[in-house]
Amino acid sequence: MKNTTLKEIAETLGISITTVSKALKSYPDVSEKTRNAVIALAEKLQYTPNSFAVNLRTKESKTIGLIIPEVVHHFFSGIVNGIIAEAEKNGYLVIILQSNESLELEKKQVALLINKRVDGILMALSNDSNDDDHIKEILNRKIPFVQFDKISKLIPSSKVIINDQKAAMEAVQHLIDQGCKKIAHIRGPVNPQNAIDRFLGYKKALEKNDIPYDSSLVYTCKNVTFEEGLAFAEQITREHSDVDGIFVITDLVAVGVLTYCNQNNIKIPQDIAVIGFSNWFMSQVMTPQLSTVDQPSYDMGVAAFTILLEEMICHKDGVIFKPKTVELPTSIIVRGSSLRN
Amino acid sequence: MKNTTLKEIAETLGISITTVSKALKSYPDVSEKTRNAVIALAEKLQYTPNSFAVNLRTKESKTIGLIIPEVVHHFFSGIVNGIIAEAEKNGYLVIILQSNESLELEKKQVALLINKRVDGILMALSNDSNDDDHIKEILNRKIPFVQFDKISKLIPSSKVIINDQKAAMEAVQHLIDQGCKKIAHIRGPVNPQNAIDRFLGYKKALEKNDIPYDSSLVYTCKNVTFEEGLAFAEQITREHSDVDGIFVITDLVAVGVLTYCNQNNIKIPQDIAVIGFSNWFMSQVMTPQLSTVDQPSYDMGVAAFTILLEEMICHKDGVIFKPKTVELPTSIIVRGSSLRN
DNA sequence: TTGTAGGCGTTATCAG
DNA sequence: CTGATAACGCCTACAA
Repeated sequence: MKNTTLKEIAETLGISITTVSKALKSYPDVSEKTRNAVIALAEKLQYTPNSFAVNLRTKESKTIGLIIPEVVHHFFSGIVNGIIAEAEKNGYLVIILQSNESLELEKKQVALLINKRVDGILMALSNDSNDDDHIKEILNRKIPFVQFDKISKLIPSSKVIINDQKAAMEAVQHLIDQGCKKIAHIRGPVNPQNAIDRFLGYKKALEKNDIPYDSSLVYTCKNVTFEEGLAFAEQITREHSDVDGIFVITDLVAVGVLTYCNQNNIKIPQDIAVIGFSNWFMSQVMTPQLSTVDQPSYDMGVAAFTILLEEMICHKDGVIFKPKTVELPTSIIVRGSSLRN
Repeated sequence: MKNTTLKEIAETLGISITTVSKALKSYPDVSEKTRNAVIALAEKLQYTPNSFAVNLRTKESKTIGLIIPEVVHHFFSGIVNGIIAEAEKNGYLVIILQSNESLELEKKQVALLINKRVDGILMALSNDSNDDDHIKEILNRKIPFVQFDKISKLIPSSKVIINDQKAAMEAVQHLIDQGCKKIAHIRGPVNPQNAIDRFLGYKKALEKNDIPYDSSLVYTCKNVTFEEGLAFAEQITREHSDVDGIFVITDLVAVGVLTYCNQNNIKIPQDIAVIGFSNWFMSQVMTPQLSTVDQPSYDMGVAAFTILLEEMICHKDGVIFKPKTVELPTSIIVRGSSLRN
């Protein structure tokens, strides 16, 4: 079954393409009669406008691009969910690409989306990102662009973030309030802003409580995996037998820590109190349940798209858009892994 | 910065658009000299073909649509991963839509993709799906189409599946081998084929071992959630205090069962042995670790796209494509929740 | 109220 | 080797 076109409708009805087009878009200047005839036939032939032609004509595709490090992450998939939902509500579709935490791939994905001429781009940087040329290219081309979660402060675009430093401070403060005296930190990789900020929050919390900072208590993830959690837990307990608290960059790694401790008779939270970050679903079904910092993934997706939409509208109307930064609230979720009563 | 067009290149070089086009696509019939000039200028102006125009002209967008029930599922996000990766490798981008397990939404998403004129559609049915009109529409329009995971047998399209019945049989057989005499089944909703097949596998395994089938031991999920796992575990132990094994439709629900048992001093696997399905990441970090059936999500994504690609190529060449069904292997993963030594 | 004409940017055909 | 021309399907001034 061939796709119907305006031309076909026009021909079978013996009228002009223009009139058909107008009738279908309910322009006021079409007679009731012709309009009805057109609509009836269009329905019968299951007419749908050829989006390729519409795209070309209107110079927009009602499609946005989304680049994230990994879909298979509870946190990111929550964001994706929010973005898709909000986009769809506003008539946009979403093309998703993954950077797999690789800068090289990230650059390629950006190029793909630029070639595709998406109406806007949403992006969470990969851990590897320390080079901004590809992002600058997006801005150069004046493609509406919003960063979320893992952002670069140097890029002058809109951003949707949380206050990582504050959240980390609260998490560490909580450990201190539970009586922890010697707190280790398993941090994220060197580049990403949020790993840096969480580390700074950790340091500040110590400082505020007059606990001396000891750099040997800071362990740096390379790939932020469950396995690293296992390995660092082993290393920490070996190197610092008196560590009584660990603040971990993210739940997946923290779950590795819990697992190691469970398997090695280290009592959580009595011997070591643990708190993670992100509130993955998994955290609540662990034994003990993992304390964590909740960050609103779905809302972050919604917020990111909402800002992007504003920018896309300005872009279309030729209005200058002033980048904005939205900071979403986080909250400490205290569970068994850190609650000493 | 405006986007460069062929016309602009042609004008500044004082040659025709046609020649420019040919030069850039390395047609043989362009002189070395002009070709070089064109390529140089194109590079300098950062020319990228306007994909909208290319789409219109070639009638394909190198974009496919993907409809799944939920991204925030370890299994589905694995599939998504495989699809995106394989698609990209072949020059295709992927638009993702979610049905949220709702038939109504699913229909809407199909309509969106049809309007968008994607080159092909990949789809896992929602649990709610019992009506095929929207799928028939895809086939009517001759849009290349592949079903995966949750499929409808009635739809004559390619399919990528596992042998749910066989896998379920093996899972239940494993429980029996561990000495379980009275095995309950928490099954999925009524419609989806895989829920039906897993149920049938459960029944067959009982039959094969001369264990009488008791319909009161079968509990049916509505939404397949963690909470249902909790609730059914309570109900099962209340209604059948002698149940000593449970085969659960999927890991998320099984984790609910484990959690309930852990909280209520029911010993796993001694009192009740539990086996899930799908091998979510979470399963290996539970206490005890959850036995499960591994199904290859990434591979399923790759296989689905691969078949779709074949069909898209046939479609383009006007060749008839004969739908094929690929069945991927599964394997039982025995862990602490079912291993009685 | 209806229709004509031009153009969006690319590609393909065919003639020079 | 190069270029003129038409077409993909739709939209929108502008005329009639």
